[in-house]
Amino acid sequence: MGLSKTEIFTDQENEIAVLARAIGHPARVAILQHLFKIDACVCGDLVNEIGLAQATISQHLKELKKVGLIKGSVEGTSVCYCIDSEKWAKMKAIMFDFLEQDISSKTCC
Amino acid sequence: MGLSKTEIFTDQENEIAVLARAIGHPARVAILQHLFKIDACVCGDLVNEIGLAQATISQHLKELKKVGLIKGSVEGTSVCYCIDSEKWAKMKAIMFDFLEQDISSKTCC
DNA sequence: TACATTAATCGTATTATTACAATTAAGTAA
DNA sequence: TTACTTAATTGTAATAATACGATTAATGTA
Repeated sequence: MGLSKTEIFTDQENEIAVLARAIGHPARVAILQHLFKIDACVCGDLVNEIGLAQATISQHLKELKKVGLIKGSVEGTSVCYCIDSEKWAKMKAIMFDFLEQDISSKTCC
Repeated sequence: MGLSKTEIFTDQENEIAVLARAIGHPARVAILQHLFKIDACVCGDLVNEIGLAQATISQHLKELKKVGLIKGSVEGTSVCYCIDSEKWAKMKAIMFDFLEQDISSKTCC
């Protein structure tokens, strides 16, 4: 009915999906890339960097904050954002674990 | 307007987002996990394995096929699915490249 | 041929997502 | 205080995604 049935899946399956979903939009990937490129906090220039409206960027930042991938701290009139390295490491481990799987037998398709 | 503005992002950003989106649903993660567990083709028992309607599973399989992560081959009355190991390796490389980034300076937030 | 099996597709309802203009809230500067 | 700056929030519109019943298409079997 348009609503994901999260209850029928394992915690691991849901966790992978939630994290993947978070980076499942080019704007959010671009935000994260920019935060890595700058290698420090970014104070508000994301709207200029990425060609989307301020409200839209704010919405994407909210999504990234929701899963904990970024942190924001008020710095005067502006807000500074940066990657939450601990959460990022956690996601990396989860995704690596999932992605490093491979098929040993080539007896199919 | 509800439509992602893919044209304002780089190919890399879009590619990461598309792949992440594909595994951004627990049902699709579960399907892939099952294909890895079986380590061979799966002929139709996905509907029994995962508690979703046949039409819904078929829809998710279509999504996975669209990005090339799985292949399907007709086998009598049923259809056999398996991971496309080449595409999987390609995704792995792309995602690893993105995820292995880290912040060197801790001078923020 | 007629019947059964399997999976894709169609139709539809519901919820989620994306985007932006306008407004609000909070801090800064005059 | 008033004006300015910045970012979150609100409201709204449009598109996408999720789920399932019903149907269709294709194949195998009696």
